[in-house]
Amino acid sequence: MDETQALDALGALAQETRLRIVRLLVTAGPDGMAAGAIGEAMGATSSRLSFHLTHLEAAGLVQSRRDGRSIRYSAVYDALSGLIAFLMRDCCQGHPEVCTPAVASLAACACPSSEPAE
Amino acid sequence: MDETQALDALGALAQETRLRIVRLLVTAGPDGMAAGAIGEAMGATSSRLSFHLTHLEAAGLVQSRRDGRSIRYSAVYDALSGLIAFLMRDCCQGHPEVCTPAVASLAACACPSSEPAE
DNA sequence: CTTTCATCTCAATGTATCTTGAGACATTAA
DNA sequence: TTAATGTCTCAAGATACATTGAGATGAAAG
Repeated sequence: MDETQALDALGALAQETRLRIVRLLVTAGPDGMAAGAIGEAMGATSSRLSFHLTHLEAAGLVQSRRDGRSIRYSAVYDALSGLIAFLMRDCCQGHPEVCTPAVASLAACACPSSEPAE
Repeated sequence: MDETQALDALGALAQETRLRIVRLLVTAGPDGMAAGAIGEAMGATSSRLSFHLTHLEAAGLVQSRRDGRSIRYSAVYDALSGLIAFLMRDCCQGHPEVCTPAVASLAACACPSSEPAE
């Protein structure tokens, strides 16, 4: 993830509806959700939803595939972890006090406390 | 860090000049830098720089204090780590595959490989 | 083949954001 | 006090973004 990609991802996430869509899709898992179901969850009109999904897909944060008459959207986990890694790499340069608290907060989530790879 | 704060922080970082300012200030350390020095590094006019610094300060990502005739800006580490934690907490809900790679990337940075707190 | 359903595309509108330039304000030095 | 320095504020203009509504497209059912 370079600066340009990070800017695209940050810009895509810096909007209430889109941030919520991403959160929804992450919890929805790899199968994702049909556009209609996302729209229902968001309370958004079809064109508004399409606008934001297109934006998220252009930023690489979600992907889509047709499934019958529906189109299913799912989160691109690599893009999210890439963004987080970018922010950490960026921020950590000689300043562990930035990311140490973030790492500590990881313990509170469902992640395995991954043995520190070398 | 709640959703509103995260949106403010993401919006502030989703702009080339501001993202670079934050990177610069993080590496500059707690003493920060005078506005003039930041502007010189960015190649930005004073009013343009002021606009972005004000935006970053409103988002809580940087703070300022007067130092003689200069005003020194420094990164707010808590805000950055809070945002990273928000994104991780968000993404990890039942989906460790999102943040595990990000954690792995931590090993490559200057951070201590923090014993997993409980 | 026609209808229905799910979603997308387009144009229009309003709002927000970024940049510029001129000038104001605060601080220090002469 | 006057001048110089560093930074901010304000108004104006250009660009980008978000939302709406109407209609087009693609897939499936009758």
